Amino acid sequence: MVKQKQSVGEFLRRARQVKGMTLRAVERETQISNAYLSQLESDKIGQPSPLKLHKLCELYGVSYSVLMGLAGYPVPDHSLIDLKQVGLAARLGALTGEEETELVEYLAFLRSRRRR
Amino acid sequence: MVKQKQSVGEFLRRARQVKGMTLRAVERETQISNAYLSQLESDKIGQPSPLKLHKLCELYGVSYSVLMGLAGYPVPDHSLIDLKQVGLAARLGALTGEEETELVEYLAFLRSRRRR
DNA sequence: ATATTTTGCTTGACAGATTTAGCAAGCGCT
DNA sequence: AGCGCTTGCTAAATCTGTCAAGCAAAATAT
Repeated sequence: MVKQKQSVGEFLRRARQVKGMTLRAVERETQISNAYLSQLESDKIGQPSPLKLHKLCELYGVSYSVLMGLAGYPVPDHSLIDLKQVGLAARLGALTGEEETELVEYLAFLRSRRRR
Repeated sequence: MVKQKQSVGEFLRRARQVKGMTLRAVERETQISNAYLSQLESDKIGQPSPLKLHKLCELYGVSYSVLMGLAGYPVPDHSLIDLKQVGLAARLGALTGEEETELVEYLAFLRSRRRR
C-alpha cells in the first residue's frame, strides 16, 4: 500500500521511458551528456546539480520538488518562517538602506552582548 | 527601487553577523569548515551544495527558498512568493518577540533623531 | 548475411566543491 | 614590551560531478 522509496535513478529512467526517449535524445534536448544521464539513472551520482535535475523535470514533465526530495536535498517548506517574517516586515514598514544597515548592526550588537 | 539583488556571500555574511557568530562558531555548529564558509561569503563558490545552504539556513533562521534563489538554483513554484516584501525580514532572520520589540523601538529612536 | 547506425554504458581526464593545514593581523592580559 | 588565544583568510590536497571518447550488443538497413 505504501509505495517504496524510489531511487532518483529509477525515477528518472521511468520518466524518460514514459516519454519514450533515448539517452541521446535527452542529451540533444537538455545538453546533458548521455554518459552522465546513464550514471544518473544508475544512482552513481551522489549530489547531482539542481540545475540538471530542473532541466530533466521540465523535459519529462515531473515535479521538481519531488525530484529534489528523491535526490536527498532538503525541499523548501516556507510555511511558518515566512509568515513570521512577513509579520515583522509589516511592523517595521519601509526602510531606507541606511536604516536597514543600522538595524542589522544593532541587532548583532544585542546578540553578541547577550551570549557571553 | 527597493532592493537590488544581493549576492549569496553578502547575504550569508549579514546573516552570520546578525547572529553575532564567528566563522569558527558556525563551523562548530554546522560541521562546515570555516575556510569554506569564508569562500562562500566572498562569493568564490559558484554552486554550493544545497545541503550546506540548508544547514546555514537552519542555523541563521533565514529562508531556504530565498537562499537557494540567491545561489542561482531554480526554486519550486509554490516557494516563489514575493520575496521583495520579505527581503529585509529574511535578512534579519528569526527574531524572538523581545528582540522584535527592541528593534522596533530602536527604529523609532533612529527616526525621531533624524527627523531633527 | 553483413555493413551501418543506434543504444546503453564505462573509462580517463578535467573542473570545481570541500577540507586540512597554515598564515598574519588583532585583542585581552600581565 | 611580551604571550596566548581568536579572527578571517588562503594554498595545497582530496574528493566528486561532468564530459568527451570509445566500446560491445542490439537494432536497422542494404
